[in-house]
Amino acid sequence: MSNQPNVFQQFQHADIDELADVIGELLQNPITIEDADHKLIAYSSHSESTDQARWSTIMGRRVPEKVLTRLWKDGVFQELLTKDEPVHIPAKDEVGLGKRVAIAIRKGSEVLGYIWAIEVNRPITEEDDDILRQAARAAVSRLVQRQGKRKAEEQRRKEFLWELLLGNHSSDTLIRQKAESLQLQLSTPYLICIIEAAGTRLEQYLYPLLMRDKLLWVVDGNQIVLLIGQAGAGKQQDEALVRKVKQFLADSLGKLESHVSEGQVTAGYGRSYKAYADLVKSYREALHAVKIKRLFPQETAGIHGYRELGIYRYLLKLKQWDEEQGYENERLARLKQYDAENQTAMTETLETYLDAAGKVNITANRLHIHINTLSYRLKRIEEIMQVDLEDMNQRVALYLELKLDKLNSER
Amino acid sequence: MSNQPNVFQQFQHADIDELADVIGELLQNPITIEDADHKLIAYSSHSESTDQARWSTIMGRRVPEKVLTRLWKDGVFQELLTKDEPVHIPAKDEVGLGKRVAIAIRKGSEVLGYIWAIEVNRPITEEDDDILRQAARAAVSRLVQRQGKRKAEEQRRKEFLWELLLGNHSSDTLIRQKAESLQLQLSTPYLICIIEAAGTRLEQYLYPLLMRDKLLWVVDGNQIVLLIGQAGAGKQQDEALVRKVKQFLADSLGKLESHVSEGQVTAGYGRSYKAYADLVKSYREALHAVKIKRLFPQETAGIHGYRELGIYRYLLKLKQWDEEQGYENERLARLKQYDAENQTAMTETLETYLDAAGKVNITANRLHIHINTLSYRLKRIEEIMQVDLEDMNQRVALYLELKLDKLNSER
DNA sequence: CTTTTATTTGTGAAAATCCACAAACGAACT
DNA sequence: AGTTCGTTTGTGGATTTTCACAAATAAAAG
Repeated sequence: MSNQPNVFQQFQHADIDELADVIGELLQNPITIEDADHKLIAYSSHSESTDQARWSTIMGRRVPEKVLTRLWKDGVFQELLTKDEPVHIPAKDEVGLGKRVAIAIRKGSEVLGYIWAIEVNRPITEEDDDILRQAARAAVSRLVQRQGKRKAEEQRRKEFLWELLLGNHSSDTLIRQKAESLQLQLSTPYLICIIEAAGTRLEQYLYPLLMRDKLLWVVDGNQIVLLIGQAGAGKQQDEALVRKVKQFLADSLGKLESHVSEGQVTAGYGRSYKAYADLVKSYREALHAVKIKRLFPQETAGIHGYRELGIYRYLLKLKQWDEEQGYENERLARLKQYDAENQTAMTETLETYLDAAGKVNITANRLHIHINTLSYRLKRIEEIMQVDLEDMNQRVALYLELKLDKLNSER
Repeated sequence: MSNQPNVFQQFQHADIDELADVIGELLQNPITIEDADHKLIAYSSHSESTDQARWSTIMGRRVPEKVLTRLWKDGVFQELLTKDEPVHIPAKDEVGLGKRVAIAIRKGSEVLGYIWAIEVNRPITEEDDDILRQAARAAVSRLVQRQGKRKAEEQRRKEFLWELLLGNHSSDTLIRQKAESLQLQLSTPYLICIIEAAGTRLEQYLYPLLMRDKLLWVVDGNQIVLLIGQAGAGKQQDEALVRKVKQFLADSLGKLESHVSEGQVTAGYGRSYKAYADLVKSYREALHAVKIKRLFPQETAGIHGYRELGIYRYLLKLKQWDEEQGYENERLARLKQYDAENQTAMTETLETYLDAAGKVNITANRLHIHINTLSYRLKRIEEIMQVDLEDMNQRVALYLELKLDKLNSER
């Protein structure tokens, strides 16, 4: 990194537009400066030469959507957000993007915006990189103030999300108005997704993803709560939304994998809804899913959606109901007592058998026992518990009872 | 039946003891008169000749237990309770019972007591039968007054049972005292059993059985509610009790079968408890069992105990929980819609398959389809519903959902 | 009318299941 | 030590399941 006196020292009191011009002069190329949300802040006054992307950006006061998605897809932003260096980007003619160099403007670890230099008049060399580094540092102070406003707005958005999550709102139209005033365009249907990890500041790892999808999110303890929406037509909306969430989770968990020890991250999401007022439900469902996934990590591996929880959706309620009426299961107690008295593993055998949906060889393989041993044990289990494993009602009841028992004893 | 002037006309104002003596004189044999509960009311003063059973009855002021059970077992009481005729009973030496004749004393259809004539001095002929018939009629007025007292006591017992059922009581000791004051010997553990039949006065058919087992019972609408206890030692008590209840139900339902159209009778019983205060629970459980059995007659055929309900124990609660949080099952809805649109029977196929615990040939047989048709349908079902039938969690969830759906749609 | 599509049924072969019977093993008891 | 009992593993054969592929059928679509 360069230790030479900053070229921009003399322009200490120049405003951000002047800064853009100065950089432009130094690099002899057009410059654009954007904030973290890709809104245009300043641009150099090179009128002569530019490309389609820059032109659209200046006209729309914001980087066009398709350019952004392309850059996200190509990993440019990921690089910008993680590296402190200028990033050289080849031309992407399909989106009207000429060859250029970009650098993130950052204060500490936080990204405030970006400086873009289009290589149209002359190529940008390694010395120019150093100029860009200095320019990025020089731009910080100018962006901080603006950042203040952004922070406040961000804050208000997060407060709005909390309102939605907790259901402290009156009518759907009021919510819609407030969303508009915050310049939020929530697309139906939407749902709440929660990612949880103990002892990590999740948002720092997920930040690029959150920015990419422009999600509304809040942090609550060790959870990060996200609102995910999906615009679309017809009846495939829900499916599209679920696909989007699954994709997001795959990306997120993939990203977190390297940072957090495995099994420490839990994620779940609620059902999708079309009315704002129903986000409370989606939030509760997401919380439920996460809770269950914490209690049954193996059993619910690969499941994240509330809808897909299957019996686990009911389990806590069933436990509560059993406790309320003081129901104790003496069938299962008998089997466990038998295990304790004879150092056998009937309970484990039964659970494995049921988990394998009654397939004997799968069960035998999982338990590393001979198939006849399994058959013997199952016969014994039927005797001890006085049940008929061929009867689906009893089989299902046993399955539920075993999972309920896990809930009671292990945790 | 005899129309000749009643022999007992002249003894119209004689008391019941004198009546016994008069009958004894006429038949030249010892006579005992008992009430419906087999308590001794009067006996003729033939001191000379008698048998062991009569001697014990007079000494204990009640017919000995083992004699009663023997007579119940041999169907003597069943005959006495249903017929208006004298019943000739052969000697049963094992219980010290000599040959004798008995007749029920009845007012309308209600049995007030019995007259017993022991055949010890001379055999009892058909003319004697007529005397007994007249004697039974003559005894009615004497027993009516006593019957009034009995009724009142019965009433108080029934009130007591209602108290137990509804839980309007303070302490266990208070209940115990009250039970003793009512001369009830409730043996632990006990449970509540309910038999229900639409449009029938159940108690009239079950009366003999209720008397046999000396049960405490009340009628509530079209239900008869029974308290069944079982004295015994050690840990086999519960099992003995359950066996007793099952026996009782088998007898009862067998008896009712001929009178009530099949499927109209529903019976269920709660768990067994040791504390009086818990009878409330047992009652609620019995009610629950009956309710479920009414909703799922086929599925719960052969099940009567609350414990054995399996998943059906949870079903109403699950339905409630689903309704509370407005959960609708679109997986199942999709399948049902498919059936509606294509006139197929996927839902039925799925349910049969799950009921058969995943056995394909049982399923195919029940549905009268080729096994490959079944396999094809199952594959389609997996596609339509987007489920993996090999996954036990999903399988069980589907099973529950199907049963829940039955609850919602059919009833 | 032909063509397509969804569904049912048939055939055959490999794999899995079920069942009865027997041998081997270790722990507990006499 | 021998015996008993509960448990595990092995063998063999009848039955069931699974899967792929093909033919027949009927209804819907072109």
